[in-house]
Amino acid sequence: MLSQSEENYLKAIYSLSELQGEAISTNLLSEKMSTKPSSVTDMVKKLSDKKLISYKKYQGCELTIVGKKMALQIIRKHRLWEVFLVKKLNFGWDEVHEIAEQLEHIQSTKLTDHLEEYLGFPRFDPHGDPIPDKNGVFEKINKSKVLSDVIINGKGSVVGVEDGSSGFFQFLNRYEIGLGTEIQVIEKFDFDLSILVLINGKEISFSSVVANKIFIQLL
Amino acid sequence: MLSQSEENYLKAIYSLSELQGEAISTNLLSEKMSTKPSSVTDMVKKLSDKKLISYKKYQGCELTIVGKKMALQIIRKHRLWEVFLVKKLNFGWDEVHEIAEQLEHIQSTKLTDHLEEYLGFPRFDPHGDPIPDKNGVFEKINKSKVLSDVIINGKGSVVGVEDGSSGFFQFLNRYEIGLGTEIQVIEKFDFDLSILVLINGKEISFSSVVANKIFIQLL
DNA sequence: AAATATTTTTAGACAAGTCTAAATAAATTA
DNA sequence: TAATTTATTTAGACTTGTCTAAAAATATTT
Ligand SMILES: [Mn+2]
Ligand SMILES: [Mn+2]
Ligand SMILES: [Mn+2]
Ligand SMILES: [Mn+2]
Repeated sequence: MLSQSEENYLKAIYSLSELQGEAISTNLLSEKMSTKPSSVTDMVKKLSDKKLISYKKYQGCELTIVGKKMALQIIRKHRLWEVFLVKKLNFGWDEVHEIAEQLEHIQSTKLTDHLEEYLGFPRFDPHGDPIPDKNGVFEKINKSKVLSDVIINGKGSVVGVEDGSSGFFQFLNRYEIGLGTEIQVIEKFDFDLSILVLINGKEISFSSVVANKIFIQLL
Repeated sequence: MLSQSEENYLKAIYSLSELQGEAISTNLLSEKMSTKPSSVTDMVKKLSDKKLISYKKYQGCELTIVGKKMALQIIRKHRLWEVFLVKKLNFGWDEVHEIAEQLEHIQSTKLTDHLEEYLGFPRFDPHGDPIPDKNGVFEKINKSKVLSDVIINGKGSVVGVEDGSSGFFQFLNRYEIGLGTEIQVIEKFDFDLSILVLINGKEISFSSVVANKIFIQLL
């Protein structure tokens, strides 16, 4: 059985691998985990001993098949709990991540499976991220197109957001933006990369920071 | 914020105090926690530094007002989660204790309160134990009378069971005994303290071990 | 009350997970 | 290529929670 810390490292390596493809460097992982590189080296040795990652000194690390499976099970739990909190306990989508960080470490396959059934086998979490099934299989959704990429007069709906700070979620709530919200691009400004959009009949201007964190599926 | 270990000690001290009244001895606590007495001494010093228990060398320990409040909040979470698992996720009452041991350490008052509301403010857990409210207030139920205490021809219903091993729960399930089950005492045997009872029209003989773990409210 | 037995504490150790400071390897720049 | 910078690892330390073995305090028995 893995410790919470080991599980968190696996999750971090997984999510960095999704972005960065290749082997994950010690420094990158240390930044993600908010620990010092020396701590990462220690942990990476341990996970390597357990055959959950492959690791050669100075060459970074990569999940093994087994390690990736474990990472996906933790992510599965995280996202199922997020759905539970939003759908059943009436939490806002901006409030659930921290609590799910704790709940994801509860050890009981039966609990996870019962929870999934109770929730009606949801395929996405409240932020639009896909939920792996008990075998680790999940739908890859289109997180390729971001609001900034939509051309002028283009129209789409929100299919996800970058899993980010609570400040960002509060921002989204303020403008009543959630999964499924329809957005039309009115104008784009090159000088600061800001963007003018139409949401629920209202014109709103977004900074490029925001426009890069909202994933869009064209209509 | 307390560690899981600190929380478990507080809970153990609380439950021993309920039985034993006075100050809890190091050895008793070590047995309850399945640790060595020397480990208890260390922990007890730490909890004392945090003003959660009062402790004088060689004199045992006792919860302070604050410590008792914390213990009750952990117990509250434990029992609410047990209700959730049985009522919402269709677990058997014999399967939930171990999982609740993990869930009781999730830190979020809002989560606990939302869960309580979602469950309809239950007053008892699946084993008949009362659930403290957010202020730590709960109904003291009648766990004084045990099946062994019922006189011949006396009739009562099960209001609780000693929170025990999974083997005991399987035993209860086998005989279809749960909260509310009606039991009539037919005969008692002094030589081995066993007891013959009538449950759902069937005569069953129980050992004294069992008869001492089933709490009865007379009808 | 003295001797003995039991309980409790202390001393020193270990594993997990982290840190700082120093050493070493790799990458970049000149 | 040599010098310099950056990334990574090693060495040694600290905290938490546990352990064993030994010492000290308390309780029980003769
Ligand atoms: Mn999340
Ligand atoms: Mn986590
Ligand atoms: Mn329980
Ligand atoms: Mn616990």
